[in-house]
Amino acid sequence: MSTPIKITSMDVARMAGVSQSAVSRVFTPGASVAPATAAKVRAAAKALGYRPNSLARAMITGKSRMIGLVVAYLDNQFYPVAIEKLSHALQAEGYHVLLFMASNTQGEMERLMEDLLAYQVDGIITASVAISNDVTRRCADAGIPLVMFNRGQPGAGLSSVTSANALGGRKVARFLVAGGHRRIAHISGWQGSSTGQDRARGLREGLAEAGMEPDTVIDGMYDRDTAAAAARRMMQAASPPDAIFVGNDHMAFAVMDALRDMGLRVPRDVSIVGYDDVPMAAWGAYDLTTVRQPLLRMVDATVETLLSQINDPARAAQNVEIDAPLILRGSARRGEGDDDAGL
Amino acid sequence: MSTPIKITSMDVARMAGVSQSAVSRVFTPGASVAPATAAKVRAAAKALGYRPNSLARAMITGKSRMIGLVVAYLDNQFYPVAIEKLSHALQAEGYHVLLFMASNTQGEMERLMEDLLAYQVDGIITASVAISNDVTRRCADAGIPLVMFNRGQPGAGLSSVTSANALGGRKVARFLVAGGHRRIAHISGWQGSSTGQDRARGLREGLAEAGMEPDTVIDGMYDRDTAAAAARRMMQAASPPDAIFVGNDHMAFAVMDALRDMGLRVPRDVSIVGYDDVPMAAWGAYDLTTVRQPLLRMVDATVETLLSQINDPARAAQNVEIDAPLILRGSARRGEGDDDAGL
DNA sequence: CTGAAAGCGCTTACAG
DNA sequence: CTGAAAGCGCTTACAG
Repeated sequence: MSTPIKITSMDVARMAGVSQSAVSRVFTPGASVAPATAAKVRAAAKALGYRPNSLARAMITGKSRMIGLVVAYLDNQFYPVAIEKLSHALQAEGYHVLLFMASNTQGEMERLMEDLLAYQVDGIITASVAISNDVTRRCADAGIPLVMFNRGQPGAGLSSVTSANALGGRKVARFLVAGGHRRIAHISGWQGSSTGQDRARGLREGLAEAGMEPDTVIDGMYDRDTAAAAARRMMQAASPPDAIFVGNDHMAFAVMDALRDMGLRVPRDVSIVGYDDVPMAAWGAYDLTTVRQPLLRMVDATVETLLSQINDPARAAQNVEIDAPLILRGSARRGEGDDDAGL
Repeated sequence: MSTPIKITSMDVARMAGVSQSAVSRVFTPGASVAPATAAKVRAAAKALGYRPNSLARAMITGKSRMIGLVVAYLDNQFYPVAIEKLSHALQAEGYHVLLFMASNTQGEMERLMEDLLAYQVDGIITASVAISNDVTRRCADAGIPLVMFNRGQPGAGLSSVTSANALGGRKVARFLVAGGHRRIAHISGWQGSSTGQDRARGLREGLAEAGMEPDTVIDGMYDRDTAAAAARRMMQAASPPDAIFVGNDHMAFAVMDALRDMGLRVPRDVSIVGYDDVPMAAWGAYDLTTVRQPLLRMVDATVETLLSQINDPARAAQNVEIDAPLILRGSARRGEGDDDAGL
């Protein structure tokens, strides 16, 4: 094979018969160059296969145009799809994604954050990751904006983008009550997360409007096995629920699998409602009634919030909440007027 | 908020009362520093919150310790899980992942590759992405190793890691024949991909051993809708198949949804076999008999191949194939001796 | 519009 | 073991 040779702006300058600064200007949008010079430079660059070294550019400008994206588990289909959309949106803005998978080990997040900062990312997006105050202070000290996606951290002064989780929970409560359900149980999202808490609180509030309260509540920990076990326990009780609101679709699928396994039928024996509306929720095997998190709008809000903080460091943290409509499918019995989505 | 100040090795040197080079040596594994000096430097670094700038280091060493990871669609659960494992493996080796989502638009891949090279990645992994010869030449010229994950490109002189796809197809053929199936159809993976071709070829070869040939073959394009339509067409034919081998799990789920929708039962009316063994294949709703791609071994082989080429540029391209066992579940009728997996 | 020069924050021979 | 100096490949005032 041929020896790999690094082509630099000096090489291009020599070939084009101009100074190295002239070459740099041709590749800097907005810099002033004579058309003739630009033409010579571009020709030489093309012949040599030259492209400016982004790392060198980053050093000198202080902008790496890289965004750190920290995610935990990708089994829940919501996150891969979110990553896909976030990447596309960032690429469209000329940014690049430095991806970090966080196991939730103690101290792991701290180490990741050090790496992130060492690579001089311009901003950070975390998805479904808990963050210690230590870490946030480190980011603040370094002047690097951070946006939490699908998670809030009340009082931490951090930006976040979520759906209107409490309202979503209330919508589910009203829908189930209208459908004639009397014993409404909840397999919640992890109660250590704002998302899980808010949805559970919303359900309670919605039931309270009808003078009801939840039948049983078990923390599903966003985990398939935990959720399935909870469902089994609920359905084996003396008076089992006639509806279960599950804290996200990922767990709802596990619940439906477990019910099927027990010989129970959905929604005849029990209604199931999820949260997220991942693509799989629409698949025939589940046909899940669920609250849709408007992914594209959440992604856009996340990117917009982050970029505005990058461009204006004085910008205060924002907490964006996006309305989440209820999507009616076959997994939950409906009341008489419920033909439409978006309660 | 406090003004974000960039701490450099100069700041640490000043505080520790040593030269800037001494600071650098403390953070360079293997460099010679007196223990006392190291202690002073580390103390100052800690007090100041200093970490070496990875970009500056990359400039001077010529190694960015970043790997470009190019992926297309994340709807197929195989890829998110692969990304997760690949990231973890690379992080464990001290590398970082620069993630690129490729839409399969014309010219898109070329643009991504330019970006990738501009960021001075040390190597590239592509997953389920087609690559033009143009692009590969560009990488070769730049001396940047590339490994294709779950895809081969015969004759291109590129490294690749796949499962033994043709053998996998043969295993499916033998299993279905042994199960007494007489009309075996195939909804193939995209025939523009080596993976799709090899699995289809394996099925043909395996059937030929029994003097049979495939009933019908339709290209499912790795697409849910296309696969579902193919299944409907097959089952509405005058003499429908008694088994369908589907080119990957992602399509197999769509096929099973479509069959359920037609009122057909699996495996009573027709046996279904997939390929990949994504986590969802084991879920109750599908319980899919499938060929398992050993993800961890594929990931390890990918990382090992890439790193060995990074460390020794003279290293020739490798094409690694990893044996893929058949996993027996409930979606396909078995023959009498088929109690065990791994035909 | 253009070139010479300084400098981003490091690593790494080179002397001592 | 340690410091002064060169240099990685760029961008960007500064003169002209």
